[in-house]
Amino acid sequence: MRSTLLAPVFSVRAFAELMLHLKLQTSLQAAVRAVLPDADVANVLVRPCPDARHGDYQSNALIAVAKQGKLNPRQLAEQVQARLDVTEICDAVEISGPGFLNFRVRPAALAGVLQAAARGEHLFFAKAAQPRTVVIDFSSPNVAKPMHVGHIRSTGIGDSLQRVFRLLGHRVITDNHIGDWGTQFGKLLLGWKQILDRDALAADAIAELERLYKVINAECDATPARLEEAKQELVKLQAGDAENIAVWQEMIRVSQAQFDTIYGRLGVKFDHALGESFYNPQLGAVVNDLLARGIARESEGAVGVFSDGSLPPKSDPFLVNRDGEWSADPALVRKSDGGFNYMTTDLATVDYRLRTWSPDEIVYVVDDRQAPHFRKLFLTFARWQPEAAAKVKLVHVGFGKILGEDGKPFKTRSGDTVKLGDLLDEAEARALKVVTEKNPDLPGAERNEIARIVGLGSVKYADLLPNRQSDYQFSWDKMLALQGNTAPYLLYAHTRVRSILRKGAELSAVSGQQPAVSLNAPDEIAVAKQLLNFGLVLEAVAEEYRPNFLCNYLYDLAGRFARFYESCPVLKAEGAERATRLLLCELTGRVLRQGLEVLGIETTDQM
RNA sequence: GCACCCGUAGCUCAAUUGGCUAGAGCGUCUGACUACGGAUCAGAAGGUUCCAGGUUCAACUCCUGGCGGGUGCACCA
Repeated sequence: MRSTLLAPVFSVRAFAELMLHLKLQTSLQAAVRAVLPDADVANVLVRPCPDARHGDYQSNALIAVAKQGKLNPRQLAEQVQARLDVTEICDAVEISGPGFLNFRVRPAALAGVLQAAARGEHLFFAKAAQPRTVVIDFSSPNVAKPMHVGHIRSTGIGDSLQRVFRLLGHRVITDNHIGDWGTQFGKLLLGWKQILDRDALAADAIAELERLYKVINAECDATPARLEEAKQELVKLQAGDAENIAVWQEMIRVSQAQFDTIYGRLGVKFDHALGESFYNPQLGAVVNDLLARGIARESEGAVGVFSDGSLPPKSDPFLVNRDGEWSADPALVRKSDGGFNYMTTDLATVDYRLRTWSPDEIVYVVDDRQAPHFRKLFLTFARWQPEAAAKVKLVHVGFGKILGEDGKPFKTRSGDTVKLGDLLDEAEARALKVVTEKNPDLPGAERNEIARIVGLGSVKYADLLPNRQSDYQFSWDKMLALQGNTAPYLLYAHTRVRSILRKGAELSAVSGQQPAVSLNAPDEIAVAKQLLNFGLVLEAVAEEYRPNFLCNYLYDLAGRFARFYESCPVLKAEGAERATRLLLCELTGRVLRQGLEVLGIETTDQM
């Protein structure tokens, strides 16, 4: 039942009708060419007005064009305006300020787009004309460790981005680069063999593995002999010892089961989960190739990639300044003991992904602290495989920390990291309390389901809302509030839409056919205009890797809908007015649902 | 020490190629309730966008220099 609503089929004609700003842009570019045949119109763009008082769409490009041709921008604007024919969409085009063109869309033009949407031809966005293949690498939990609050951001942002790219028609490959290899397994193996509690493992495998690690790690810190034992276990694992391999695989298996539980709750899926160990067989060859090509060299027994001097020292990630002297800060690809580093794994991973999927783009959703690592990785890869690197865009989508309400890194009261499972439990419990307060008459099962959607949605939304590069404060009260830019507010707006539509029984007669659409009230028009910008926002999210653009858009839409709801009775209206208002409800509901869905948030008809 | 990120209303946060009068929520103050579910809506007050220069017709946005906070700086990932 959802697919019919969420997967509209597009026709080419609907696409052209849908993007009013593109039609305006085409007309504007033609008018500029008529005035200035030699002008470069590639940057003559029409965008939504940041301030509705000036109009619906604007172009500020004429100012730049005038400057280039040493013309008076105001005069140029007037000449262009005289050649501009957009009567189909706008009543008049205004010139303001130094040479802005402001477009005000006629309600009839809006109505046409709404009608096409009513016929199911689009939902205010269009599939990409040139689909790209995009690999998205996110979440990346570690084996034998619990997923914690730190994984929310990568998982939520990454999942939202992959949903947006898919919705826009791109070919997306998601890959969970699980931490399933590394020195910690020496200690874990030692613990498994000597102090494993089978009952505890059965009850809570991750907790038991975590205990093993902590105990052995403390022992290793205290006694060098113990550390040596752990190292021997690691060496045996790396050498392919059958017993150690079997134990290691068992640790991965039980960890994966825990990951799957969390991902199941979050509704997150991956196309692949090729962990670090997957690349083990290739690491030696990567290093040898880097050595053979003179990109890496030996230093102090290790092998590293050093600066090639192509960048100024200040912006060269392979250099570090110590006491006024620039010295080497190489990317190590082999340790002095012969082991490999995660740089090596990451290089092999890029190589594998390019060979396997030929992506146009690889996106890493990883916290900002690793920015220097990714700069080194991307630069090293470009030196290693210049031809391949030229064809792919490698992007590090970084994000800031989650802070507690005291402004310090988010921890439990006892100072431990917050486990993701516990966090989700608490979100649902808190949401249930609110739902029970507001709606005590609902059956318990329904309240639980609503609480699940609201609780998980609140956590996800609170995480996606802030500009991802900055840190944000985690606040239960704020994310669960019914007022303000929150998931509950948006979900509530959706339930109000659904409530009206349940009562507007003849809606089925409205959608599917050609409803009479007549936009008159300012609050009707305000909703309609916002609906039209859905596609632009989705494209901006994909362009900047920033789901918060979509959050802000949806909040704006919900606000406009609330005003419309307040001032424009739907069910008491008649004729074309009623049909128009029902349609606005229907389309607002669909956009809210689709928008929340690509944020990874489910919707509900009741709260 | 060096590099990167951040600094916007009392608090938490926005601001779509640099665009016209910098926006929300909370908190404070004032209105609208037997409601198409008020879990709402309308309005008021609240700003030298850390500071100082610079570029530009136009700067929260770009550049330079400070100040304040965070993070990272060879064999962890």
